[in-house]
Formats: sequence, structure tokens, C-alpha cells
Amino acid sequence: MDTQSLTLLEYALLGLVSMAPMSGYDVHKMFATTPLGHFSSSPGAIYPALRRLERRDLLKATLDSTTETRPRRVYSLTEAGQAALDAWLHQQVTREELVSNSGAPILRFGFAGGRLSPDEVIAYLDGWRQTTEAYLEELRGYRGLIDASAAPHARLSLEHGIRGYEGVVEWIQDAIAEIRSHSRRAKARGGRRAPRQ
Amino acid sequence: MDTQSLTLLEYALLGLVSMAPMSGYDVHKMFATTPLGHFSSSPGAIYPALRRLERRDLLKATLDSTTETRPRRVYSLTEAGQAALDAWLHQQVTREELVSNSGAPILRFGFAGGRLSPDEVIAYLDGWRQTTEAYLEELRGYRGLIDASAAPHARLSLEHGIRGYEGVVEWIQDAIAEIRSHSRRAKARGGRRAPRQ
DNA sequence: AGTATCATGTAAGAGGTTACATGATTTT
DNA sequence: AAAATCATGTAACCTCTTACATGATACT
Repeated sequence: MDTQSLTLLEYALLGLVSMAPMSGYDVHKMFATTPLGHFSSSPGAIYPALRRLERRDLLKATLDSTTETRPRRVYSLTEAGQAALDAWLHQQVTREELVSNSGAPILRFGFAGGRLSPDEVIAYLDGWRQTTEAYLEELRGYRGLIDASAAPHARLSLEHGIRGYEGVVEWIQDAIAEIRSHSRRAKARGGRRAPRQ
Repeated sequence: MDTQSLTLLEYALLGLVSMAPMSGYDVHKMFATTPLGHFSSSPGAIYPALRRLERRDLLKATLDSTTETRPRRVYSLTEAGQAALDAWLHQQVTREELVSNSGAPILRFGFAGGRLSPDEVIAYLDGWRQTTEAYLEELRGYRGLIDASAAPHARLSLEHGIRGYEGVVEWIQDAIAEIRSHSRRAKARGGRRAPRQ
């Protein structure tokens, strides 16, 4: 298996295809019409990326010839693709991901839905929270270094960053609580053996 | 004047140099040691960008030969550079800037300190707030389209985005209040003619 | 004397953006 | 019949990343 790491766009494509097999045009529509991260829907990015993933055997294309037109290339994950996606989903949030503001942490969370267990998701979220709180301490340390009356914009910009990360911590706490209660309900239902209608 | 738009890194360089003349290495240190946006401090990005800005006559370099070593190239803004920076600082925040999450809005705010009047800064912040609230309405519209019990991660991801933008709106309101009171104090001091000591 | 840091760069490669191309299908 | 949209792509260009190069000064 090929350990080379992928671009964020490529991981996003793996994640999307994992939820449902898709063509390049389907991906384009997703990026263009839903608030799924901040990816460009330009075909010049999407189609070459899909081809790269196909070359690396992470995706396979099945030619859909139901219509007589030029066949759509519908992509799905190979086994190596599932492994690569799962390995990525298991990566903890790093300080660098926070600083670079790439959107990778929330993207991983979004795709973790069906692929990670509730306990794994909670562990991921808790790691994210810890990394965020450590970075928050760093940022708060800068507050003392700024002469506020001399540089109000510098201090306010720093405050903007701090507030953002504080909001993330709150969101994580709520998300963990919600996932816990959701998983408890699922277990309770499982105990009574799925009563239908 | 050259109306071609610049990359965010290039605008960041104009902004940094506007605060104090700097060499490429000074910029590198800024990016490496302060939480100034999410720029890479790699010389392969910084030095070529400075050269591009010099070629476009937005920056000029003065060779500092106080030391007998290889002279440092200390950059400062040309008049065209000041005009380009000011034009950028006057641009309102767009929906695209919010979606792409580039960090341009807070970067402009940070550099607006000495170059825009308090009234202009407040107008900028208020435009940012309005654009953010409009985008928030868009995002809230997606809430109804998601079946929460079927796709809890999708709904939580959306909520993550919504919370972030709500936090920005709150920060903007506080920032406006602070800038208003700061500017009132400055006017009051101006009336009594700068008492020293 | 040797190592770390200062300070400035270059070279190769990858990925993304913008713009264009192509041909079929659906809509007006 | 014409226009818009579906669907897939290519080509040129630009910027950034990574890694290496270079030579001077400061430190130990």
C-alpha cells in the first residue's frame, strides 16, 4: 500500500465517493450547491484529481452506459481507497491543521459518520478539543505582549482568533454530548431488537 | 497603474511593509513567530513574492550596507504600493471570501489600523457583519434539509459552520463598540491638546 | 575550530485557476 | 431551431512546497 499522503481535495473526493458512488459531475454539483467545505468546483481541479486517485488504485471507475451518450465515469472506493480513507479519519487533529485553517478537522469529522464507531468519533473530538485548548493558551499568551492602546487592531485581531477557537471548543463539547446520547439510544433500541412499525 | 490583483500573500507583504520597512528575513520571522494569519514562512514563497512586488513597482528595496556582509534588501512601499494597499483595504468583504475561508477579511482589518479612519473601519466591519449575516441565513436554510437522525454528522458539521459565523458577528459588534469608544477618547484628548506626562 | 544562526536565494515539481473545447440532451 | 445545461475533459499559466545552496557572523 502506497503511503504517500494526499491533498485535502483528494481526501474530500475519497470521502464523498465513500458515501455514494459518484461521477466527476456529481462532485462538481456537490461543491457548487452545498456548503461542503471551501472547495472549488472547477473541473480543472476535480477531474485530474479523480484520475490521480484512479491511477493510485484508490478509486475505480465503472462506465455507466445506461444512456447512449458519452458514458459517465462513476467512481467508487477500492479496498486500498477504503484503507486510505480510514487511515486519514483516524489521524488526530494537529496544531498545524489548526494554524493553517485548512478545514481538514471538520472535513474528517463529517466523513467519520458511517466509518468510525461512536467511541472513536468521541476520541477524535476530544483530541481536537485538547489540541485547540493548547493552541488557545498559546494565543492568550500573546495578549500580554500587545500594547492595546497603541495597537488596538492587533489586539482585536488576536481576540478574533481566540474567540473562534473558543467557539470550536464549545461546539466540540456539545457534539460529544449529542453523539453520546444518540449512541445510547441506538444501544437501547438494539437491546429490544429493532421493533419495526 | 496596474490593476491586476495580487495574491493574499502579496497583500500581506504590502501590509507588513507598510507598518515598518522590512527585509525578507524579517517577514520570515514574523510568519514563523507570530500568529499572523496562516502564512507559510518558507523562503521559496516569500522571496519570489517580494521580487514580484518590486517588479510591479509596489515595493522598493534599499540596500542596507551598514554591515559589511551581503547587504539586506529592506523593502518599503512605493506610492503605487500605498495606493494598491489602500484600494485593497477599502474592499468590502464578499460572500466568496467568507466561503473560501481565506482569512482575507481579518487580514484587511489588521492592516487597516493606521491607514483607514475610524469611520471607514467601522463601515468595513459593518459590511463584514452584513455579509456574514446574509450567509448565515443561507446556512440556516440548510438545517431543514438534513434529516438529523439519519445524518447526525452532516447536521453537526453544518452547526459547526453556523456557530463560527455567529461568533464572528459577535466579535464584530464588540470591535465596533471598542473602536467607537477609542475614537471618542482620542477626540476628547485632541480637544485638550495632547497633555504629556 | 566548529556549530548554530543570520540572511538570501534557486531548482524541481505538484497542484490549482482560468479559460477553452467538445458533443449530447433537454428546454424554450 | 436555438439556447441552456449535462458531462467530461485539456492547455497554459502561476504560485506554493520542499529541498538544497551559499556565505557571513555569533557563539562555545
